[in-house]
Amino acid sequence: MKKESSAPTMKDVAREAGVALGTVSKVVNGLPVGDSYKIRVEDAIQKLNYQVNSYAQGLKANKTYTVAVLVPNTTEPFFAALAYHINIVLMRQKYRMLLCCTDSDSALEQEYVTMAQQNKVDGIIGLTYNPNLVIEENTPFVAIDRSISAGIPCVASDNFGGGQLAAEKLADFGCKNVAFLRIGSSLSNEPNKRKAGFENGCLSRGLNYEMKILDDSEPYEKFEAFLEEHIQGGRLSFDGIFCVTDRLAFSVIQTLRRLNQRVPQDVQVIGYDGIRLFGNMDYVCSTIVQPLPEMAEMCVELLLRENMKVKPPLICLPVTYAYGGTTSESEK
Amino acid sequence: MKKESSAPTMKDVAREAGVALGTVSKVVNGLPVGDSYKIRVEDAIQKLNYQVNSYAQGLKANKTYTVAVLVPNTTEPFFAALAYHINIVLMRQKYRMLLCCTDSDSALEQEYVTMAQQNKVDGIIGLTYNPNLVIEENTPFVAIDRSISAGIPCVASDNFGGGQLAAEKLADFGCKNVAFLRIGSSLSNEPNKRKAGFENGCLSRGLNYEMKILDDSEPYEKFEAFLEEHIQGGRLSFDGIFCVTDRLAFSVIQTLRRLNQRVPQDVQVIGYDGIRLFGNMDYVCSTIVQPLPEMAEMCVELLLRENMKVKPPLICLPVTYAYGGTTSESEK
DNA sequence: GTAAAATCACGAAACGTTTCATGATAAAAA
DNA sequence: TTTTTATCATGAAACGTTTCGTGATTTTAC
Repeated sequence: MKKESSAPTMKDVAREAGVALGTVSKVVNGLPVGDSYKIRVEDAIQKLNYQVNSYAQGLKANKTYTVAVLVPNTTEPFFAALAYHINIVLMRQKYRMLLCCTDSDSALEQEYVTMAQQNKVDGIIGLTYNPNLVIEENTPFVAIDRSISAGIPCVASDNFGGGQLAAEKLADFGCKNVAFLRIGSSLSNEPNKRKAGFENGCLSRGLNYEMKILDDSEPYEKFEAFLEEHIQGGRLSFDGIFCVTDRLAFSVIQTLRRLNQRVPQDVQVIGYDGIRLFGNMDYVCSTIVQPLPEMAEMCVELLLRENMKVKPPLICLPVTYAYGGTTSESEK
Repeated sequence: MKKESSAPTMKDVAREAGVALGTVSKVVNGLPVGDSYKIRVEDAIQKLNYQVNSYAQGLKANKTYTVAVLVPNTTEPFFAALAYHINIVLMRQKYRMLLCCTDSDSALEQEYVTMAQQNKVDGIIGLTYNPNLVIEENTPFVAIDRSISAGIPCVASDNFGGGQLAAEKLADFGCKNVAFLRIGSSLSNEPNKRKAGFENGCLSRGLNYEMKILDDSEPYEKFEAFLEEHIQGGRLSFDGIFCVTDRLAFSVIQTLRRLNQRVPQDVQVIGYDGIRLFGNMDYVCSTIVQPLPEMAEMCVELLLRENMKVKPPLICLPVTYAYGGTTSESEK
C-alpha cells in the first residue's frame, strides 16, 4: 500500500527519478551533481511537489532553524515593530522566530535562555531586563539596547547621537530652556546614553537644560508634579522637552495640554523611537526614529554568521529625526 | 570520548539511570512504569537536566508542534494584539507559533496554506483576504472573521451584536441622527455584520441613520468629502457616528476636529476593536471591544482538539463597550 | 590496447525520538 | 512444587534527512 496523504519524502523523489537518496540530497542542497541526474531529480521534485522536511534536517544537523526573540511583550508598538522586522529577516533566511514575551520577568528571561542552551533554538535575540542574566559562553546571543557582558554583542540605535540630535533640533526650532524627562530604573542600558547625548547637544548649542529622572516605582504621576512646579504665572519655564521614549512623550503631551500649555506653540516636545499611530499613520509625536529594519538585519547577521571573526561588542545604527506635530518646524 | 557540549539525550538518561531507552520514553510521556524505575529515571533527568528534543518527537510523529498564524501584518495594533494572544495560548500548550505576515497578498496567503499542507505546520489560524483561497479537505484551518468555505470553522467577535450595541449606546447618550462609516472591499466578511447590527439597533431605538460605505480603492479621502457634505451652517447633521474600526474612527475624529466639530460635544464617535494607545494606555476612542484572549483560546481549541465531533462553522464571542473619551457618558 | 587515475552515484549509518514484538520475571492457579 | 498467566522492561526498527566510504564507470596517460 502506498503512503496516504502524507508529504512526499526524498525517498519518493529518488524512486520517481530513479536515482539514489544521496543524489536527491545533493540536488536539494545545491551540491555538484551530474547534469542528467540533476534534471531528472528536479523534474521529480516538481512532479511530486516535494519540499524538504526541515525538522528532519534539523535533527541531523542538531539545529532547529529557530531563533528565540525575547521581548517584554508585543502589545507595545515599539516591541511589536521590533519583533515584526526580526521575523521578516529570519523568514527570508529560512529561519523561524520563536516569540517569547517575558513580561519583563527576570525568571522567565533566564528560563528562555536556558532553553536555548538545551539546543531548542539556535540562538537568541533579546531585549531583556534581568541585570544578572546568566548566558553561557557558547550560547549564541545578541542583545538589543543592553550591554549584558563581555562576548555578548549589543545592537542599538545611536542613542547618544539621537539625544544630541534632539537637542539640536530643539535649538534649531528656537528653544532656549529645555528639559530631559525619563522614567525608569537606572540600569546600564544603552538608552541611558540619550541623556548624555542630549546634555552634550545642549551645551554645544548653549541651551539651558534640566534633567529629570524618575524612579519607575512611582511612575507617571511624579512627572506631572515636576511639570507643575515649573509653571509660574501660567507659563511653563521650558520651551522644549525631550522625552526618552515616544510613549512617555505622549503622556507628557497629554499632561501639558491638561495644564493649558499649547504644544508646540508654548512648548515643543520630541520623543524617541519613531512610533506611528496604528503602525502606519502619522508619528505619535516629533521623534528620533530608530532604524528598526537595519537593527533587525544586524541582529540576525551577528547571530547566524559564524564565520564572523570577532563579534563587535556594540553596534550603533544611525537615527533620524521625524516631524510629528509637536515641534515648530520653522528652522531659523 | 564523551559528547561535548550538546544536550543530553534519552540515551544518556537511560545509561545514567541504568534502564532501557523505552522506559525513559514512557516516563517522559507519563505512561505507566514501575515505581522504582520511574524514580531512577526522574532522578537521572534531574541530574542531567534533560529536556526532550521536540524536533525528534515531531519527526517520529510526523508533527511539528507548530501552528502558522496568518495576519496581514503585526504593525497594526489589532493584528499585533491578536497574534500576541494566540502566541500565549499556543506556548501554554507547548506549541510554537510561526508568524506569517501576508501583507494582504493573496499569493502569499495561498503559499502559506500550501506549506501547511506539506506538513511543515500542524495547522493554520488565518485572518486572510484572498477570496478564493484553496484549502484542502484535510488541512486543519481556523479562520478569523472570515467564512471561507464549508468545513472551515470561523471565530469572530459578535459583530452583529457589536453593531447593535454601538447604536444602543449612541441612543443612550442622546444621539438622534447617526451614521455608519466603513471603508473596505465588500467581501463576505464577518465584520460586515457590524453594519446590519447597527442598522437593527437604530431601527429598534428610532434613530435616523445613514450608511456610508466607501471602496478602498480610494481610501481616506472620500469620507472627508462625505462629512463635509453633511455640514450645513457649520453644523454636522449627525450627532453620532459608528466607525467599523478604531483605526477609521481615529481618522474620522481627526477630520471632524479639522472641520471644527467638537468630539464628543457636537458629535459622538464609537469605533470597533478595542485598541489602546501604546497597547496598555487609554482606549483610542470609545469602542466596542473584541474579546481577544477568548478568541485566541477558541481558535487554538478548534484547531488542535481532534476529538471534537463536529466543528461549528461559526463561533461568535461576546463584545463589550468601553469608554474612550469620544462619547458623552451621561446615560439618560 | 592496457593500466592508472579521476570522477561521481550509490546506499548504509546516524541524528533523538516512539512503538511494538520479545522475553524475562513475578504472580496466580493447580 | 510445577505449570499457566499476567506483567512489564527491553531494545530494534522507523521517521526523513545528511554524510561519507565504497566501488562502478569514464577519462587520461603510456
